[in-house]
Amino acid sequence: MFAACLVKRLSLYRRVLGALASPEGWAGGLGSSDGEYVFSHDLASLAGVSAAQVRRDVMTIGYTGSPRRGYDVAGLIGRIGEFLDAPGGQSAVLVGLGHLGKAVLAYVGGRRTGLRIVAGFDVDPAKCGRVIHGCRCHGMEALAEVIAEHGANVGLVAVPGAEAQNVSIQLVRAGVRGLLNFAPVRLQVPEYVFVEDVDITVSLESVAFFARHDAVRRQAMIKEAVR
Amino acid sequence: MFAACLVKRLSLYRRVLGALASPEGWAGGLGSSDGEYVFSHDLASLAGVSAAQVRRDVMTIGYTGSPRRGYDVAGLIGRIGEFLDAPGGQSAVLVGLGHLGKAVLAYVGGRRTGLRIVAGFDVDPAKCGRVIHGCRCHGMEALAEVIAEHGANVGLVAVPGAEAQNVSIQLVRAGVRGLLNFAPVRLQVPEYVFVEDVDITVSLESVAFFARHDAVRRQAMIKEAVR
DNA sequence: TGTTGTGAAAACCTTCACAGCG
DNA sequence: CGCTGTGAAGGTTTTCACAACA
Repeated sequence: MFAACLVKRLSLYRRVLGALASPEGWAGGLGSSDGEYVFSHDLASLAGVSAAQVRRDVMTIGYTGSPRRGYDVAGLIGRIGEFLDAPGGQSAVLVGLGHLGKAVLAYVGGRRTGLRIVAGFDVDPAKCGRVIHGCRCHGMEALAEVIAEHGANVGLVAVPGAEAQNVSIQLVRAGVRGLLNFAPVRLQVPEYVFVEDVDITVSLESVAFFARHDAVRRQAMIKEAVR
Repeated sequence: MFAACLVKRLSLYRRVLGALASPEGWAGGLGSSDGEYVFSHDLASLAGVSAAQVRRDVMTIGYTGSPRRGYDVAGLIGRIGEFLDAPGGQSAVLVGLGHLGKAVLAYVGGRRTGLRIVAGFDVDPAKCGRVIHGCRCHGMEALAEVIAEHGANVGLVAVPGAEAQNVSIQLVRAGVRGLLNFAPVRLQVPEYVFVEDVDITVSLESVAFFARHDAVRRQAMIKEAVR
């Protein structure tokens, strides 16, 4: 089994490499990359990991660079795509078109990675029939039909916590096998369904903790330097 | 140093325990908890981790249960609070009041954990002076002043990727020591600043990958069962 | 009996360090 | 020379398994 964090790093590498490759996104600020080739330590610093980690990850997906020039940017993007993406593309649906749902559509809408959000759903009839950020919106009653029609196997849950469990059951019943859950609840689903939680409250409390903790560590370091 | 994932699990445990303790949030569905006491395996299943993990975490923060009854819910909530929360409370500010920013305010607004989002900021003058979800909104020019006034040391970055780096520098300069970053960019900040990335694109691609991958694994398991 | 608390083991992930190469 | 590829080492996190206990 491939670890979840490897997959996430690869996804991140690809985005960073894409910015390197496209001229407009890249003002030539960092390291020795010219947009054609990149060294492990440059990619590492852009992705916020160590160079050894990058080399190990590249090795894991079976790509090879050259000691002289580093990695071929386009080639590595391609290899990551082969590893990450479904050969024939993949479809996702989004349930919940509140602020969060719209924000997600705006984020993901512009991307080109073989993964598309093909439909949105909401209990609010006022949102049905509209097209938001290029995504057609339906009432909840159309869920199973639309999912089957598109063969979507990924679902994004952006509804209030009280409804999340119920929504996730409907999604799984309709054929979804991966859930990205924004609700502050752990979903109880069959073990063949993969769930990733984006838990803002938890993340925020964690940041708050380490904002203080790192301050403590800084003072400890200062003390140690004085001694 | 305490690991980031321990902190996140504790934050999650606290939320789950809070739901257990409050009668309205708890219909008595799971396990043997009566709302007063909880066993490690019940808490584990609600939090989606193993019972051994729960016991280890509880041990790490120096709390003790009883073999007969399990953990005292209120007591454990209290102990987690001592561990996670700043003694005098902690203040955070949010930059970027688009859909995502508003969604975050709605999520976090209702919570009571010694951590408050005390102010919001946006470049759009139309949003200045308003109060959204109980949070006063200002123009970017007031950033340093408002942060100093509240002694905020946590910042949430919910602006487009192109502005995130610039915003994070302003926040750090104003005294922020922890950043929760929603922009699809790795922030370059001094090492005494803690950064947590909530990277929706990366999370989504990861879910898509494992939605397929688990399907493969399921078939492999079926094959093995047949053999 | 069924639970907690915990040393020990296992599993996992990251880094080190250096051979090999252009 | 400085880079990649990688075996080996190191570190961290999770689980096992069982003593102690009510």
